[in-house]
Amino acid sequence: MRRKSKSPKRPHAGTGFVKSLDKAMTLLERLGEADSALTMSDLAQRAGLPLPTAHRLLTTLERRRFVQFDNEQGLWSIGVQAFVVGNAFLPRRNLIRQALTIMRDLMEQSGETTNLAVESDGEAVFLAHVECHDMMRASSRPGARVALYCSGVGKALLSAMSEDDITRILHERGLQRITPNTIVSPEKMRADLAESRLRGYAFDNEEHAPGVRCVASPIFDESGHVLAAISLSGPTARITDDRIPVLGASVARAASRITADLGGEVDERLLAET
Amino acid sequence: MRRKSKSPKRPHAGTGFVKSLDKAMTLLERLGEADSALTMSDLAQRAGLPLPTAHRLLTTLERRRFVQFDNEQGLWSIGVQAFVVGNAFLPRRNLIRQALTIMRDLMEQSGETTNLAVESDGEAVFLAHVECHDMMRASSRPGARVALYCSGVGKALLSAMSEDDITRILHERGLQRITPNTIVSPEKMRADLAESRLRGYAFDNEEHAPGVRCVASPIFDESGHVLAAISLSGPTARITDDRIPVLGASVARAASRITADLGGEVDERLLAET
DNA sequence: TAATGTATTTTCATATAGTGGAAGTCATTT
DNA sequence: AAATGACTTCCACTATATGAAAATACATTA
Repeated sequence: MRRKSKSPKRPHAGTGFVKSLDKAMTLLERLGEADSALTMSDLAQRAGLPLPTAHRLLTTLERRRFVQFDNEQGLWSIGVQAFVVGNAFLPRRNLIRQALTIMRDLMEQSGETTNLAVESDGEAVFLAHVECHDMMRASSRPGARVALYCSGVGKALLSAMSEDDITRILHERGLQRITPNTIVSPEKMRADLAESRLRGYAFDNEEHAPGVRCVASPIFDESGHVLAAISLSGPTARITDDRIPVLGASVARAASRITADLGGEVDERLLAET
Repeated sequence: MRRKSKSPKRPHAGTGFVKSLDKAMTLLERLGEADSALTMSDLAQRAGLPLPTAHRLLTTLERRRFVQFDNEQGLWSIGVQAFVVGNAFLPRRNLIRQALTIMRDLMEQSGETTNLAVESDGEAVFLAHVECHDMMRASSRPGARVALYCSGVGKALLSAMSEDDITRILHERGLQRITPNTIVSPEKMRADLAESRLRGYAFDNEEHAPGVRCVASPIFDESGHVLAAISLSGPTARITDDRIPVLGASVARAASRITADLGGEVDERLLAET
């Protein structure tokens, strides 16, 4: 029942791989990325597919309700079935459930929005959030992706990874300046991550979006691997310098609680403090 | 030679419809329905596909992260990308956002779990929930499906549909007994729905699960079409007879608030009461 | 260590099933 | 009334998906 990494022989890299399915997945992804419904031609263009091909794939997906077609406007969007299937994202289901309970408390106690994210292919993917009551809030919708190096959750995830993984991801993805504060030097990033590890929380000081600050901590599974990260984020006007250590401690404690709930090992002293 | 379970009729030969994609969607659905990760053979069996076919489709989906493979255990499950795409289920996003705000208040005020669901293909699909603090709670995870005729949200949705649609759905789906209280007669169902309309909320009296009661009301869009329904559900021990009218009024008022937020028409008197 | 069993992966000959250019339909817009 | 744009269908071509069967990989048992 154990799969071996790979056989020494590599006949042809293209073995067993269904082109039409791959095209359909591209359509779904482009449709998901769009921030409004699209016409078929627009979507076909974005996916780089000929119109008749897109048409066939889309109608097939529509029969299964993975996409939906608005007859009035002639626009296509993601369908219920995609939602249904996506929510069966099992491995994280338990995590989300456990995390949300504690995230709600964390939000109430701190008054700031909390986010939950996991790492996937060198990016952070938001799974859930609990929004604060305030009008002014920084909210990342579930499913959104963000680079690891310039976000609170991302840096928290990175800080909990092995040096090899960090090196690989930083190298593969590179560090692009997004705001004046974005850390673009690998050395500085390493120093920042080391600091985060010591403190117990990562700090995103407007490195991703101007005016938005964020503190975040990693969550571990029972074997000590990083599983996810939670963050508290809000406008710099509210997340003032003097609150950072307080919020950082809160988010670190909340993350430890979730780790503990999931059966992971945690420094008991952290949990003790209220 | 061919012992395929094909239908004898030859509908449309080359008409736009991609078989391999359809098979892949079946795999995704079966995988999503399973309540744990599956081996490839198990999954292939459930989807009614030959092993090599399943293998090719799954590896294609895995490259795109729509499914994921656990190397340790040799088990397949839904991947991040399915979650990402599913969460772009656009038209409902605004609904969910608006609804959750009010559902949180409703939960706090009533102390019971609230659920949000839409209708799709004659079934109710849960979109979101706000769970109560109590240990004992009846929770339906987002993405889960349930029959319309025997659930609170389902009956609320039905009660807001046209007679034609009700007739069609009841006829197509049939009424199966699930608990001793399930309504299995179309006449009784119609009477129950009429009553629900008058009251402003539907009442599921352990018709779906023994020991679980539920009150629910429909949400309408700006053109008066039913869009969704919200419910309050909990154990019969707590949802006592005398609380029903109170909880029913609360859920009806909350549903009206959401309808109003979405630009729908609402009886002003309902909103006035606090 | 070898033999057995179970699950996965690859191969390969085959025709099925997907392809996309071009032409046809249907609304709008000018 | 003609032109534009968006979608749908047609169809000849062959690339591509198919699944039986054989090869492989691991786990278990002898």
